[in-house]
Amino acid sequence: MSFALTSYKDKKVITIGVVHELTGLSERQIRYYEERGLVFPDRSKKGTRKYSFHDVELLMDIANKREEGVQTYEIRQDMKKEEKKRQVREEMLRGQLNAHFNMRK
Amino acid sequence: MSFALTSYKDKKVITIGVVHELTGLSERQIRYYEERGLVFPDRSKKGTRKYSFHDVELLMDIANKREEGVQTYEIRQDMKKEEKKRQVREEMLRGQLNAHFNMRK
DNA sequence: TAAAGTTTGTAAGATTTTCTTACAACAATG
DNA sequence: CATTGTTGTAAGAAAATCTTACAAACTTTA
Repeated sequence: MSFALTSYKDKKVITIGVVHELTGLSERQIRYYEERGLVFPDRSKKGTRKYSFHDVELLMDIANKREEGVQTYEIRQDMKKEEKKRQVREEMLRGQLNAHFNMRK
Repeated sequence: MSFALTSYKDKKVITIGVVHELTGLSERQIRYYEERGLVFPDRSKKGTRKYSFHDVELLMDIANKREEGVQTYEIRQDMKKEEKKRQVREEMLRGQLNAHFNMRK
């Protein structure tokens, strides 16, 4: 069971040059943050990177953290923790839903 | 007075190749519809076209009309009429707002 | 029906954008 | 100090886009 809430925000359609314009980050930085496991663009068949608006927002958050002096390694750790929390919430929701639908059937 | 409701949907960030993938239209067709005054992509400094998700939706509508045999010229006329109606509605709303705020001041 | 207009494909050649790899410089950390 | 982290820059290749032009097939108009 899954609710595909995929909106425009998550479609990977933006090239790195545009991401650069939107975020102010250099292309070098954007690629480096990928290397460090902070962003995961899609790739075209021939290999050009495609980002979503969600990725752009994430990169702006990263830029802020970097300005505060936070290193990519730490940013990565925090992101992992957040992802973990998100997963837990999701599982709880799934449990609620199952309970609900089992009850009424 | 203006309410900038510009969301991701209106940001012109998508290249023509991606628009092609999203719509199924050939790049030739996409450029031709621009030539006929149906879409208005932005341009990068050096001239490459940038479309919004709104443009993509519009192009899909155009594709449907074309399949029904409607010619670009007629599509253009219809679009102008729609735009006219939109303008009227906007002006009415502006009037309502002015009346409202004048009343209470 | 002839002429004019519409729509799309394809090709060529130029230009723009992106890619990877590598090296260098400097900063931050232990 | 030695190591790791961060970013710039450069080179050369590859991918993506641009404009212009011609042609074919189809539709509308006079």
